[in-house]
Amino acid sequence: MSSGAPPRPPAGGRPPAPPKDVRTLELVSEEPVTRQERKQRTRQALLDAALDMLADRPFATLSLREVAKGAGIVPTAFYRHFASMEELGVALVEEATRTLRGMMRSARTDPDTYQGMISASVVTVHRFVRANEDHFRFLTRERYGGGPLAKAIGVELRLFSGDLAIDLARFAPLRSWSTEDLHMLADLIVSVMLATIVELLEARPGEDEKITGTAEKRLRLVLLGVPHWKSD
Amino acid sequence: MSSGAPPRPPAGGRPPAPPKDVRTLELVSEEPVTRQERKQRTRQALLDAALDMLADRPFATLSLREVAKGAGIVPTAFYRHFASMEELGVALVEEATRTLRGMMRSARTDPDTYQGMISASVVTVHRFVRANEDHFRFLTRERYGGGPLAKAIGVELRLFSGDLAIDLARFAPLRSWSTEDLHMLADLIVSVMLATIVELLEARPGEDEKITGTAEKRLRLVLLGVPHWKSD
DNA sequence: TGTACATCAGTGAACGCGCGTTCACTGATGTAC
DNA sequence: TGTACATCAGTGAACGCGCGTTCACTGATGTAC
Repeated sequence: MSSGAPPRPPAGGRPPAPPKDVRTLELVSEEPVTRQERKQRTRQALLDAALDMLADRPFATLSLREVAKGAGIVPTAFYRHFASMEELGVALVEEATRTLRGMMRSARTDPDTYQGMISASVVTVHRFVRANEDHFRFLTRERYGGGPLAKAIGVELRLFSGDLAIDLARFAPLRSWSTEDLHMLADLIVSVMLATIVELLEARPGEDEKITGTAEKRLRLVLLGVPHWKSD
Repeated sequence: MSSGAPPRPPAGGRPPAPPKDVRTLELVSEEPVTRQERKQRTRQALLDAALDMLADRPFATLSLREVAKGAGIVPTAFYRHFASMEELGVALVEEATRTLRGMMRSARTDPDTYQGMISASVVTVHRFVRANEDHFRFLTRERYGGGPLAKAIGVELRLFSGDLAIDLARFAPLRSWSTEDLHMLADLIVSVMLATIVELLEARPGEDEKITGTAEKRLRLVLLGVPHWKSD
């Protein structure tokens, strides 16, 4: 999703005189055809360019002009895709939360022991974070950044936590828990996972095992308390 | 610390013709005298103005000119106090972490039961957050914002967590724990507290009891697991 | 205590720059016949 | 299939604005004698 190579080839408009006779199969086969497809590609180029730039800065510092430049279009063409930078930000939240929901779905293939659930979940989180670093960096960074994006991400995380509470209710030792306590537990687990995600994003190479190991310990400790829980 | 009233009276320079004969005791008694004192006041006015503006935006979006205006001085006078906005940011981190350390110190008056420790800690956190909302908002917002401030805050939080680990080691059930596991537990508690702080900062009026109640539950659950912990 | 000089926090004009947004445009793609 | 017209993603000039930073300055405060 993120490329790291800032000066991409121009995104939209006429492609620079496509070779009519020399047919390189790979190129020709995925040549864009319709106007709609081309527009969609430019839109995606804008999202990708913004995501790249967010690696070390908050969203609010991005300018429309530099995002357009990153996507290889002129500033005014930006408006063909988004009415404002804020609208682009909302689209980014949607893209990133799609990744988050994918992770949740992937983690739901449940082994039915705690230990199995814990290590499987941590492995899934680790895999998804490494495969979509810029999505997770964006989410964790803007979650606390104030402004409208923070609100949108907060809503999404609450949905996420609610789904987790429902999943937890199916575990035997939790069948008797009140809804409120299940939500408390789900929020606690989400906090631990968020902290782990931030640590992974800040990790230097080779630190991953240490971080995932600690994450497993934290979850084990939390779940150790479950059988002894009395609501009040 | 934060006033909410943006157009403060001018901060530095000559005070506007102090009344020589009509002596209002309160005013005269705290009249600034030395050049040094006046400079210090303007510096503080700059920090306060910046903190006010950070209520709903990340630090990176503040401009030198608006902070100077907020403090009642002309943009160029800013440089008499800080070489750049980043330097002001570092000073803000120092100010805010001083509050954080004050909270830690205040929480250290230890009752020696878990339940006592838990509710006392949550009460302390609640009190400090409500009394210094802008400091905590700044810290939690910039912690994940990327950039040099995030690094400085991260260092401070790690020190904080280290101190907590040392405190925890004095509790009977934790005497036998390895240093590594103590740090794991301390980090876990800090995560829970940070989540609680963020919830308090986003709370609508009247939600405080619910939030502190949930925070206590989370800590109780975590500590319930402690007696059953086996390092691996 | 009085005088002459040094310090320095704050001033105000000026600069070049990147910003978001407007506008009239171009020319390839799409469509109606 | 061929032609004439419509659509619309991307262009490029232009605008007014707030930005960080420079510079020479002012005048109250501080100090040496």
